[in-house]
Amino acid sequence: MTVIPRSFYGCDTVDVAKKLLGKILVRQINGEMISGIIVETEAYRYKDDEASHTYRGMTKRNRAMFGQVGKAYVYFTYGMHYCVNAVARSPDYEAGAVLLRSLVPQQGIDFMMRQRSTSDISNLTNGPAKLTQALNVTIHEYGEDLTKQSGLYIIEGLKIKKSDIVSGPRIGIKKATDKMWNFKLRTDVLSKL
DNA sequence: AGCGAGATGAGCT
DNA sequence: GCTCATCTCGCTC
Repeated sequence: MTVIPRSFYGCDTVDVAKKLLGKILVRQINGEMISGIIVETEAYRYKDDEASHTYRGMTKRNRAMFGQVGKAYVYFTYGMHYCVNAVARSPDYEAGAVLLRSLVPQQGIDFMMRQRSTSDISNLTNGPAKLTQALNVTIHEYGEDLTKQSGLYIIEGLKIKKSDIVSGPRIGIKKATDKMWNFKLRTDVLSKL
């Protein structure tokens, strides 16, 4: 089990979004491990990306996206949901992050079921706000270092071929829909997990 | 299985 | 005030 190093997050946000597919998000709570394979991501960049939280510059909320790469950017939305991003950008950009949209549960499935109040495994972590609820990730995890084995981190997982990745427009946004910055594993690859 | 609405609050104009 | 990187439930087909 190898934790992904910080250098991994220092490349272009869009590339990191693709490369995060197949990696494993790990949550450690009171010694218990809860984890899942990352199977869907989205890239959000800077002033060239109208849909990004950083499009209009730095605020108290989005400051993590300008900070050190490899850390968590967590935000609260729709009055009740949290979403997690991994801060990632090339040195050419001042801000950027990758939204984690979907996981395939690995460890701690009973914990996830309790968090989500359902025993339906396919409905545990198949959405950005579902996975944070399942892993109990909230604003407390804002700025967590994903490159250190702490409460929330990302480790090596599956080897993914480029041909196994499908890209499309990002979900749930009305701006910059021409950018094909949503990435997920092909469904036939998914079904073998 | 697909659609519409409601939940519910922070951030921005 | 209105928008929002969402989810769930209930109603209809």
